[in-house]
Amino acid sequence: MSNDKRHTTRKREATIKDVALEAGVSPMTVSRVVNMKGNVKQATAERIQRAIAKVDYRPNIGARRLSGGRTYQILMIFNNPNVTWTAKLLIGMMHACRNIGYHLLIEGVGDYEGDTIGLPIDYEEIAKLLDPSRIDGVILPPPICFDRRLLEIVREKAVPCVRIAGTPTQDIQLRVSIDNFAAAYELANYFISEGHKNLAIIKGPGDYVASALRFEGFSASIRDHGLKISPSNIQTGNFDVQSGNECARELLRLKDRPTAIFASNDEMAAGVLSAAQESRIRVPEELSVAGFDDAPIARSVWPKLTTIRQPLRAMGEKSVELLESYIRQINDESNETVQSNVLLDYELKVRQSSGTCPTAKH
Amino acid sequence: MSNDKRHTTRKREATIKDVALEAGVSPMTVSRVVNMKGNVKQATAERIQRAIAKVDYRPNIGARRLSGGRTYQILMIFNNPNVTWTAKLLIGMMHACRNIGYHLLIEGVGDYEGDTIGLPIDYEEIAKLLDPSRIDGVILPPPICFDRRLLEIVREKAVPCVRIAGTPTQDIQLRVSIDNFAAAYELANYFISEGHKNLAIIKGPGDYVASALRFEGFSASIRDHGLKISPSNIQTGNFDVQSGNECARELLRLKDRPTAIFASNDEMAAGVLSAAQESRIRVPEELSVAGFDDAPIARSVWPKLTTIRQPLRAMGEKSVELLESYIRQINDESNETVQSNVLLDYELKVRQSSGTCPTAKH
DNA sequence: ACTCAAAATGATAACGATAACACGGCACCA
DNA sequence: TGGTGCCGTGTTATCGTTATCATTTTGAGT
Repeated sequence: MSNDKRHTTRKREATIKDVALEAGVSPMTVSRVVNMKGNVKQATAERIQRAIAKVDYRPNIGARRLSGGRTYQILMIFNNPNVTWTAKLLIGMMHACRNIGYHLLIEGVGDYEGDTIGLPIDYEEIAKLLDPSRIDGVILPPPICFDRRLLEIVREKAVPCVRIAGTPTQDIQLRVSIDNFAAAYELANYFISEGHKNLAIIKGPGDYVASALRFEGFSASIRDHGLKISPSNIQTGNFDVQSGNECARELLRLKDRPTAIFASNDEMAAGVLSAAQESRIRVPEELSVAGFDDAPIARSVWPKLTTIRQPLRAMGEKSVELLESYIRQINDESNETVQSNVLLDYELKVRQSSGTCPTAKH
Repeated sequence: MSNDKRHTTRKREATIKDVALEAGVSPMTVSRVVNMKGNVKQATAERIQRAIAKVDYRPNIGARRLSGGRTYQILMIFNNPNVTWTAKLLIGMMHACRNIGYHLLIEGVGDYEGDTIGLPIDYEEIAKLLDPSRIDGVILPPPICFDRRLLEIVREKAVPCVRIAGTPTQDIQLRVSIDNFAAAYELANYFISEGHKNLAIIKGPGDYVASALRFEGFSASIRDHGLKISPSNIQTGNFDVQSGNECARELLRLKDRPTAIFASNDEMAAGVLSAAQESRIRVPEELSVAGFDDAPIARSVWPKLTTIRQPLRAMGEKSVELLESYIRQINDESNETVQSNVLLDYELKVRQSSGTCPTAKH
C-alpha cells in the first residue's frame, strides 16, 4: 500500500555517477571537469564532456552546497517602489545569471503597501535571508543600497555584495553605477548651449546619493559656465509625478521664471509638463524640460521628454558578473583582480520637451 | 599554509543536531516538529520549538532536497515585455512566499531585446529550468502561460504549475485570474449607461486569451442592450501606445465616428488619447476612452484614464498560495481539496477620460 | 495486573557532490 | 640511478536532512 516515495518523486535526474560510469572515470574526475579545476588530461576532459551531454547531466545544487561548495544562487533585494526601474535591472540580472550558470532569488522587503513596496525594513528578516546555505552573494539596488544598517548586516555576515548606484564605502567595495555627476553636468551643458541662462532643478529625496550627485553635476556645469542658480530655483521632490507637479508650480510662479527645468527623474519631469499645461506655458517653446532615466513615461507623455538614459539592463548584467567574479576570487579559484567600481555609459536623449531658449539672442 | 576551508566558510549555521541536543531529543523528532508531521507529544514539541528559537535554527534547504524533501523554492518565468505588470505580480509573489516560508526564483526567457524580453522562447532552456532538484513548482504569467508547447513540457515533467490568466486546460488545472469577460461587460454597461450607442473596441493580439475574453464581454453587453458593433469599429493592436494611436486614427476617421472607445489595455488607451489630441477631438466631451489594467500610465496621462483595475499583487499572492497548497496535496501532507480556479475581484475605475455621450438626449 | 495496539521516539542509511588525502607514473635533475 | 616533485586520478569521509524501520512508551480494555 505505502510506496517508497523517496526515489520516485518525478523523473530521476542524471547524477555525477551516471556521467562517471559513462565516461569510465571516477565521479571525482567528473567533478573536476564540471568545476573547471584543471589537472585533468585533455582527452579525459573531452570524454567526460561528451558523457555529460549524453546523459544530460546537471549538478544538484543542494548537494553542492551541502558538500561545502557554492550554491550558485544569488539574491536580489527588491524594495524600489518604482517597479519599472527595478524590473529592468532584473532582466539584465536574469540574463547574466543564465550565461554564467547562476540562479536568481528575489526577496521583497518593506511593508508592501498597495502595489508597491515601501519602507520600513525588517532587519531581522533580512538578516535571515542572507543565509549562506541559500546564497553566494547579494545585490542591492537603490534605495536599499544606501541603508547604513543593512550594509552593516551585510558586512557582519561577510556576504559578497554588489551595490547598484550608491557610493563606494569602506566596507563594501563592489559597485555598479553610471556617472550621475557627469550626466547631469552634460545635461546642463546642453541647456546652456541652447541659450538658457535661468535654469532650475528639482532634486530627489535627500537620502538618494545618486540624486545628490545629479544636483552637484548640474550646479557644477552652471558654475563652470559663469552662471548662477538661485536658491529659489532649487526644489526637492520625491520622485513621483505629483511632487514634480507641485515643485514645478512653485518654479513657474517665480517672478523671474526659469526657462529650463531639470527634474531628477522622468516621473517628476512628467509632473512638470502637466504643471506647464495647467499654466498654459508651452513646452518647449516657452519652457524646456528634462528628466532622468528614460523611463517608459518619458516617451508616453507629450511632448516626449529629453532625458538621460540609464543602461539599466546592462547595469543588472554587470552587477551579476561582478559579483560572480568576486565570489570566484574569494574562493581562490581565480587570480584576476576584481574591478570594484564599474561605471557604465549613460546617454543624453534630446527629445521634444526641450529646445532653444525663447529669450536667447541669435 | 593551506587551511581547511570547508568548515570555516562564513559563520556556522545552527543545524538540526544543535536543536536536538538543546532539547534533549533525537534529530528525527526535531525534523518531525519542523515539518509538522504530527505524532509528537505536545510537551516535547513545545520544548523543541523553544530550542529552535534559542539556537536560531533554520533548515538547510539543500540538505532537505537531497534527502528527498521539498526544495521550498518556486520558479516564476518572466517574459512579459510589460515589466510594470509583471513586477507587480512579483511583489505579490514575494510577499506570499515570505509568509509561507518559500523562496522565489525567477528566470527570464526570450531574446532579451532592448530592455524588455520578447519572444521567441528557447524551449530546451526552459526544460532545464524545470529541474526538480531546484524547484517544487512553477508559475506562468501571460503571455507565456498561453504557450502550448511550454505547457506540454510542464505536463511531461509533471511540475506543479499555476497559470496566471490564461484559460483552464485539461493538463494544467491551477489558475488564477480575474473574470475578463465580466469586467469588459461591466465597462460596456457603463458606457451605455452614459448614453453611448456607437461603441468601438481595440482588441489585443490574437493569442492573448484574456484579451479575447475582454472582446467577448464587451460585445456581449452591446448585444444584450439591443445595440450592435459594426466590424469597422473593431480594431486590433498589440498592447503598445503606438498601435493604440494607429487604431484610434482609423476609428476617428470613420464617417460615423464612435463616441466611446475601449482599448484592451491602458497603453493602447493612451495612444487613443494622443490620436484624439492630434485630431483636436476633446476627451471626454466628444469622445470617451477607457483602458484596462489600471497601469501607472492610466494616471499619468491627461485626462486620467477610466479603466479596469486588476488586482495584480493579489493575483501574485494567490498564485503562490495555490501552488503551495497543491504541492502539499500531492505530497499527501494534506487532505484539503485544492481549489483549481481562483477568480479575483476587478474594479471599474471611472476617471476623467470618459463621460456622458455628447449626442445623448437628456 | 496483563495484553496488545497505538503513539512517541530513536537508529540507521541514504540523497549527490566535493574536500582532503592517497597513490601511481612520468619527467627532470643531480 | 635514485631521489624529488608534479600531474592525473581514485578513495574515503562528510555536509544536514529525512525515509524507513526498529524500538520504547503509553494507555485502553479485560
